[in-house]
Amino acid sequence: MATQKTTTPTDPLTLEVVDLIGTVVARYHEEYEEAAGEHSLTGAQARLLSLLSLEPLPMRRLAQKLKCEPSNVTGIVDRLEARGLVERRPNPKDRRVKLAAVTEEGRRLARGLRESLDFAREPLAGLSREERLALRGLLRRMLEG
Amino acid sequence: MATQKTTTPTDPLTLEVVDLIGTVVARYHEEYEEAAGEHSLTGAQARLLSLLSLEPLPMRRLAQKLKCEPSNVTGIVDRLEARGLVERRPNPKDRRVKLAAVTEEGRRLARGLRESLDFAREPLAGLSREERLALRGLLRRMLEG
DNA sequence: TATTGTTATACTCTATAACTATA
DNA sequence: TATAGTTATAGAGTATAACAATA
Repeated sequence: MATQKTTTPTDPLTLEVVDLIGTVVARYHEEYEEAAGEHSLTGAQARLLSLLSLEPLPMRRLAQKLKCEPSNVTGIVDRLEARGLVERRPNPKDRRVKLAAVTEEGRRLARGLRESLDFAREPLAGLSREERLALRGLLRRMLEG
Repeated sequence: MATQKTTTPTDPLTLEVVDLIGTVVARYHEEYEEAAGEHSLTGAQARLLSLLSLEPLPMRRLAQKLKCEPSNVTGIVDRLEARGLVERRPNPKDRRVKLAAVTEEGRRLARGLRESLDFAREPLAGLSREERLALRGLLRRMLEG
């Protein structure tokens, strides 16, 4: 039978698109680390700080969001706390829990970091509104899969 | 004057696209690490092995491609060599240089790894040929930027 | 008993600086 | 003297296992 197997496509066009996505991913990461470094943060610290700038979170919850073990979060928060960017607050409802929260200085740094992340917006500047709409639609369909 | 400033766009559509790209990047990385882990490789080891599966390279060249210091490459190659996946060959033309090259087993593992990376192709399976062409065009324009 | 966060341990990746062997 | 690769060192992220405090 000439039925299409259920494997993923391997035609040249698809492979080229895969390669382009790989390039986008590589560039995004490079520039993310670079932006973090400009604020003397590691990538992990920048990600954690960005998360906390939205809302305080229990240590456990942070580990889930960062997809790492809770024991790692202890160290990352330790280092950010030593710099006065983050603090640990007790949770009166459940005294086992510690809420990690950004300080004012941490909030400022997180804002600066977000502004450094122009790299993700900048490449889009060359696209028209119609093109951005098209890109949004394609990315959405990719992610729904 | 009502001239457009040279800043990057911050309209809701653009920010939404930026967010979608961030999601693609996050998912790509997660699944890359996962695929590497299935072959008992770290992300760095998988990247280095994939590079070498194309052609042997001097240690220095590897460092450039991986965007890290040459001293790090020593360790990564050490660990891959200990597993018999990579070997160091002398370069008769310049005896200072060592060429890192995949072994047969390394080549097999690299192939398996590439096949595990279906995640990058799979989301594209739902797109038509026209959509993939459109996506290719948009990504190209983003990267030329 | 189960859960939250921490500590202890070990491994990998990372950059920096000093070293060696070639060139 | 300059370059390629290594070693030594130190800091950071990672997972695992054992632990204290609390539920």
